[in-house]
Amino acid sequence: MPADEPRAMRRRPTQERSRATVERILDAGRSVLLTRGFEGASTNRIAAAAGVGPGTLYQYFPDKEAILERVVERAVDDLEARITRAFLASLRAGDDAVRGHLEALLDALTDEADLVRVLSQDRPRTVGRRRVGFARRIDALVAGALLAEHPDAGDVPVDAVAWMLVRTVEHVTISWVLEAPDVGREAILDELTAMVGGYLGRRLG
Amino acid sequence: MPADEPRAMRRRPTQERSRATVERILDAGRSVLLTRGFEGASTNRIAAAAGVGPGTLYQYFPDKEAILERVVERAVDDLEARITRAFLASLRAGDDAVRGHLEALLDALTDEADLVRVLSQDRPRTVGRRRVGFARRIDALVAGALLAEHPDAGDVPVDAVAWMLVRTVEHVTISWVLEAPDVGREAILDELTAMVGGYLGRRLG
DNA sequence: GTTGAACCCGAGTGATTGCTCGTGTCAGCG
DNA sequence: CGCTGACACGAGCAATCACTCGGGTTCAAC
Repeated sequence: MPADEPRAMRRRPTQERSRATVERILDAGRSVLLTRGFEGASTNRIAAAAGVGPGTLYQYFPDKEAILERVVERAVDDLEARITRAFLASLRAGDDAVRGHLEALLDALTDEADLVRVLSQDRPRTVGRRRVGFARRIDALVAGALLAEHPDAGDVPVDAVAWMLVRTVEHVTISWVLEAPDVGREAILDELTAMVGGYLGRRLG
Repeated sequence: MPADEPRAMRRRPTQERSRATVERILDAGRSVLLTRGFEGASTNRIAAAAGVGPGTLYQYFPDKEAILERVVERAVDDLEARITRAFLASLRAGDDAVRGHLEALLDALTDEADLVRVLSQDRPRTVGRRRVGFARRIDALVAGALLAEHPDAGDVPVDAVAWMLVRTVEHVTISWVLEAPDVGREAILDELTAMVGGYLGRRLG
């Protein structure tokens, strides 16, 4: 077993009942997190929401931090899976690639706005130290895709390009969802497509 | 007096001594915030760091939230002033405008990395509801600058362009400072300049 | 010098926190 | 049936929290 799991469980749930209990705790954790934020996500509150005594939490988790870490890890995985699915769908649709991807991302984030808000504005230092943003492991993927489509990249620093593109797209879309600025969906899609697409075309085209 | 100040003071400090006390409280608040984050910024801790009894805090502030709001407001103002100064200096230098501005921003953020980290990763829901990012009031400025330099903007939605540019530059530079990724300073400056400069040139040139 | 307001202290309050542990239930097995 | 171990409960502990308040100190005004 690698010593780098999100956090070791105190007891591994073996029976059906206890596995269901852990599930209820994690679901309750997510629900409390979404409605009250990290500040309001106390152990007693999570236990109550799960219909469970406070002590039960500590049958399976070493401390509060481990619970929230697991909850966040799950939520991020869900979100990433959803985004990946949207990406694939936009690929199949065969639209203009850049704009299609951006639309898919924007819509996925819009649907999960509450989760995005909590994860990106509220997270305290103690949770999720290992990953800074949602998109950490995306960097390598994007770099690979860029290299595959443009093998003649020459002296362009593909890693830097990929890193910057991921941050740009991530934050512009998230900010748009959270701030709900006075800028229409079509307008922001147009501009982002123009900026990113144009840059890619000229830099790697 | 507009009813929208950060938070009304309980008593307005009139004597020299009390003004110094408020100053010590705010300085201590900033220091505690930087070293222990929002989670560790308790009233007792701030009072102790200021060399002041807990009760003294409540002579001048209605509650903890008001103290932290004021501390954050000050810190953000300082940071914005510093960035503005760097911008002006890069203007005087007469370099390539876009790249010079980006260098100035990147260096200012690098110098204040601890503050940037706390403000952008830690802030709880209760503090600073009014402003989502550092750069809120920058949007209008940038939009104005774009319009001034390109009066023939035609049907380009200048507001959307300015909004997106501010978010892009803000987050790419902040992420670079906080993540310290495997991407050199020159590389990220090159790419960001290419993306933003090229986009501006084609869209408004 | 006296007065009274401005100022500051810090022990203490009640609430809430993360977490423990003694008590007990219940399913499965011999 | 009776035993055993996995499982769950929830009152309660120590710590910490934001905040109060009674009383003392300092200082400007007269």
